[in-house]
Amino acid sequence: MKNIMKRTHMCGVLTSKNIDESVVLNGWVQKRRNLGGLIFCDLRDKTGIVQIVFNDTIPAELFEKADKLRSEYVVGIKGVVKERQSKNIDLATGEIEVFANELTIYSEAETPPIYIKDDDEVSENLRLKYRYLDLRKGKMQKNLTFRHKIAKVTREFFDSEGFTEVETPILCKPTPEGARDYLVPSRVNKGQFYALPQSPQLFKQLLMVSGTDRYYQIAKCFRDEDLRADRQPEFTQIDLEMSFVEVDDVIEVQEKFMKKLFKEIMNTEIELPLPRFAYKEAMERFGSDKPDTRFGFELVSLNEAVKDSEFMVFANALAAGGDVRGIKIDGGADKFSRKDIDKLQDAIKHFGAKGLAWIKIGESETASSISKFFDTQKMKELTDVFNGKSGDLILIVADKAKVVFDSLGFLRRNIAGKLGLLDDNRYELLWVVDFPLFEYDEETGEYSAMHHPFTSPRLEDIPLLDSKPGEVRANAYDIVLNGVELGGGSIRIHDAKLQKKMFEVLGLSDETVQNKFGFLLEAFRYGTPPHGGLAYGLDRLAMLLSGEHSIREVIAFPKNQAAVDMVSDAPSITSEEQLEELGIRIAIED
RNA sequence: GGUCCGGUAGUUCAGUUGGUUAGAAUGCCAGCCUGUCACGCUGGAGGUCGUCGGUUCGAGCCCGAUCCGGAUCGCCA
Repeated sequence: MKNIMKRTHMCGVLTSKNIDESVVLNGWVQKRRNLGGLIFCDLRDKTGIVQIVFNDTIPAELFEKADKLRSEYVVGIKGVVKERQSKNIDLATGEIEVFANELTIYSEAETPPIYIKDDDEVSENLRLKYRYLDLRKGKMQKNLTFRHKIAKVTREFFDSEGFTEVETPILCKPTPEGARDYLVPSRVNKGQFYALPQSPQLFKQLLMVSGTDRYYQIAKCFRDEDLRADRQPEFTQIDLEMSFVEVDDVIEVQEKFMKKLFKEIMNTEIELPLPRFAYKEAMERFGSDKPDTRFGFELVSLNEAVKDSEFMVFANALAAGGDVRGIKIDGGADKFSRKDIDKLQDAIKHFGAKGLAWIKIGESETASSISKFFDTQKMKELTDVFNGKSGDLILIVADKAKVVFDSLGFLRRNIAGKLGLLDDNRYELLWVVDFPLFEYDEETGEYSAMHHPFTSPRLEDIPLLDSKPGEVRANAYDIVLNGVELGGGSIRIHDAKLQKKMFEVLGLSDETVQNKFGFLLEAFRYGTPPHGGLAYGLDRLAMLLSGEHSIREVIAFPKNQAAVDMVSDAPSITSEEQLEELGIRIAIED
């Protein structure tokens, strides 16, 4: 153990203003370059890198010590800031360097398995296993700070709007619907389990009953589902709830929040109000309930244009109550070969599409996979629906509405990506409103809540609850940024009778309801304010605003695709003693 | 649970039809070098080709199984 040299500056902040000052720096050796009688050492901390010089003006002993430096050694250096003879324009501190006159090696380092360099393309596996090294990268430190700033602005904003941050329990009651719960065994009550919260939903509603009026929380949430680039089993929400509000009231506060956030974090002005799309419109124009409006390629219905077509694929789709829709890729005819289109067709088979019809509009003649079924005149009628011009590519899918929307929605975004139209520096924020209250499950023939069972239907649609539940619209809203769902919420049901009706339509027995939500319904009997709220995915927000493409980049210690923490190797088996104490016996076959 | 891609030196990768001792770059080690900043020059060490089995005179390469990683569909109220 060595005495710590008391730091006077961080590495990355030194500038020509510090010239001739004596400074003490602590940090990691990024790189040592020994030129013989002269040693350069790049010293790094979370603020950046500065060049240290050891030359023949220092004692030989110190010079020899400097020669022993290797990458990632942790050192303290005392020296004098001098103007550089040859400046380095790539380095923030490139105008100056520090001539060392004292060096303490706090700890040596083995050769690291990954390099500490922003542009180092190392496997995700190694990055996660050696996360503490990965996090030394300037970019990762920047991302952590960036996320911290978002949280800070969030707290400032909601505080200024009269919200109170309240912590809600992590050990909760398992939920009957929604994602799978992470279960936690109880030792005191053997054979019983807590669940980790998928969100603080029920507690924030109880807080409204409690008169908290406006609540928010930066809350950890847990869902035991498969992972994606934008999905982790534990993630963070900016969760909030307000009393005595309608949809517009919630939206108004959120737009103010977005404006402040973009101003303070991105130095960008956002135009308010944000555009709003009804769910139906979003689906019909963009094939998605989270449309990316940074580019065109909007969906066009061909139902009218092909209604008399003899082409069986189209005729059958329409006869079955489905849709024929297409998108036009301006100037896409040359950019997509037959092979490319085949690949696109394969890709949409995931969504249940059986085929992909295409039309390439040419100067004189138009090529198409369906030219056999459409003569020149009819083909012209088709392309006219799109306002197609020479050089355009049209892609058409005919199937059930869901398949058509999913396929074209995917193609839109996929092709925009291929054509480089997804500009990370543009921010298209919008609301999607008027979601259906229920989702119909074809397999079970049952309705389930699209959002959650406490979501209020729109008042004028309440009469449809019994007759046409599929047409009931919800007082629910999602906020979408560049095609990613940033957050979502709803006005809740505060009327016990209506809530009971909802559970009926959802096919939840009185027993289940009583067992799972009885406490909430009971609470509602003692005076419940009308209320509603919303929750943002903080990880996604940080990802999008920092220009990253995976939330792993803005989470300090994320899990890999198998939900394993590669650093600590959790989850793992546990001792017999521990299981015994919990009254648990493992019975896994195979 | 399904589909696709990948696993070769510390790292990123190449490796022909199956054929001698498995290569490159970078990193690492040693020597030389006073203005480098991807320092340079010279030399050196470094490999269970994910694992197991099969085919073959012979397997990094072919076949089967399996493990691991990533993308994606299902799933994510």
